[in-house]
Amino acid sequence: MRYFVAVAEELHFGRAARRLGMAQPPLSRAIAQLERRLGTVLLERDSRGVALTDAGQVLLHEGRTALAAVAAAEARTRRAGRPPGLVLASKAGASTDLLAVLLDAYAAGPDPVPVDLRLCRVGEQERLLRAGEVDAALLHVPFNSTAGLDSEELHTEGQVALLPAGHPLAARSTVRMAELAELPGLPAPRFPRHDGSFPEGAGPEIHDHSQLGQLVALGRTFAVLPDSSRSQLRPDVAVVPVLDAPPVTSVLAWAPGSTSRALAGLVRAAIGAFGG
Amino acid sequence: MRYFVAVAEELHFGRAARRLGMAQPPLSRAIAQLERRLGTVLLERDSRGVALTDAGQVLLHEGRTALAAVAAAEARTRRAGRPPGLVLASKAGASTDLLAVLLDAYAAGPDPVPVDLRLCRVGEQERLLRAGEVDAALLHVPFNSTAGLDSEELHTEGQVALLPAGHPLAARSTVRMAELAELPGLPAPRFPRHDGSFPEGAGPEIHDHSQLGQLVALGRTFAVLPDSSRSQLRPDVAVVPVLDAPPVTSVLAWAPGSTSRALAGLVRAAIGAFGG
DNA sequence: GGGCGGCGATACCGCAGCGGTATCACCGTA
DNA sequence: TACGGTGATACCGCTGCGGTATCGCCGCCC
Repeated sequence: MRYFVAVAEELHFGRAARRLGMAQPPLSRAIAQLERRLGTVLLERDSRGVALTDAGQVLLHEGRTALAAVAAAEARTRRAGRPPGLVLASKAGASTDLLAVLLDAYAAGPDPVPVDLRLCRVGEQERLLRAGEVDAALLHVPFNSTAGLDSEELHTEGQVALLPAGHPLAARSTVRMAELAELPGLPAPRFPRHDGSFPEGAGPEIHDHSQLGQLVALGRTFAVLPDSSRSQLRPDVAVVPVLDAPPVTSVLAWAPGSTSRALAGLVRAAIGAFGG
Repeated sequence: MRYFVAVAEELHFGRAARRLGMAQPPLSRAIAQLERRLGTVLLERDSRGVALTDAGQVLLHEGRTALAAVAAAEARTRRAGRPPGLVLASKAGASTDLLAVLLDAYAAGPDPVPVDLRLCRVGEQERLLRAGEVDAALLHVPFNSTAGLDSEELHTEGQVALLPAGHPLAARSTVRMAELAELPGLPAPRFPRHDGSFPEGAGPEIHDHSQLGQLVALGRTFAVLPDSSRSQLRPDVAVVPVLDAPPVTSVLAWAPGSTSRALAGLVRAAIGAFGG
């Protein structure tokens, strides 16, 4: 299964084998065996590389999910072994107020356990949660997806544009997405995809919040962020509400079906504090 | 992993080994090896059997999830290989009208594919969906859980009590749950749990809807069911609204993160038909 | 109290199956 | 036509899994 995902990602037996630390022939055999077992052709072998069939597409997706589930099972079990305590992931430099309210509400509840806070780079919280490295995470829909997770909505807000102080649009009282789309000399920032890679484009690659603020201040890019991010803004960045940006919902998310008493307490605190 | 789940369920190495079709010693070794790999004790071995540690509890749950994910990956891939078409699971004898509306809406949409209907015994739809045997299922919250699934709410309704025609409560205009709780000589029916087993109790084990109706008519049990089930009632069964029963929501559920175009069409049809 | 039965752990063995090297068959290109 | 690069095949060696036999431990019951 790991083998198939590697081949499907590389679309090349040789490279996939190298990535897996093995030789190419046993990999070919393993894939052929998998295809026999499933009774389906997964890969179209052209003499110049490999392409995925429809069934291969499905197995790539489902296989990633399954591998993640196995890895998560191991990680969660390891953590269940050692000292009690919750690990909560949150994006560094965002939702600070929200987090404070949540943690206070939990600490005030019945028998709280220590909460270890894990501040993440952009988009990393979701990965950590799905990998079972943390018990819960603060996610931001629609930037993150809650598909396959349990979640509780905490707060919804509009978005604002962050612009360099001297920019022509910076003096406006509101802007629209279309006006921001193709600003001359001010390319849109590029955020990491779920797999950690970045889309192609002219703008800078963004890893965390403070870096983004700095790049805006330097006139290298702009940003569209939730309203609450204005609370920790540098003075040399202008803020303009964006009328037609999709609203952003902050949610507390956790692995579905958890039986942890401590996690249940955190969720209850969240529901209580944000009037679920 | 399969090994551990078997042992954790049986709480007995010998029985677990028999269930797995292998001998006991290699099973013991495999579990010990798993514990070494995870660096955690999973089982307390008493000389008279086995008990789960906290970490073992977690791994039992997570392991089931992971095994289900692997099995689902295989099943979905197998189905992706062969002829296009959706498989939709629904509880036999329930939500007939809902189903008709949904299927009509889908068939009227853009490029529909054939929909294969799989009518299930009580509680089986959820299992089939999670196992990847079907593309989507009609579930009934709170009887089913949508944890770890994507879903779209279709319809919410109250519940009614089904009582034998001559029963003292049958003439009432409404009843309350507490009044139904301990009726002398009329035990509550027992529905299967997620794993297919039944709770202990005096009432009959229920496998499907028509069986339940028959048992009520015969004065052997009563039932609390969604309002819509009155549409296919036998005349010898009395219906009384239950004031404080939790409302039941019918939802269309599917595996999260699916990329199937056909499934997306079905979901869109559902949203359109039920004003999502 | 001693023998017995049932539990999981350990010792040892045999072989299936996985991964390695060498090589082939195919195809596009120079 | 020769060459480089692809995945498939042939064959081999060894690791590791599962099997049988046995042990050590504990509770039970005559």
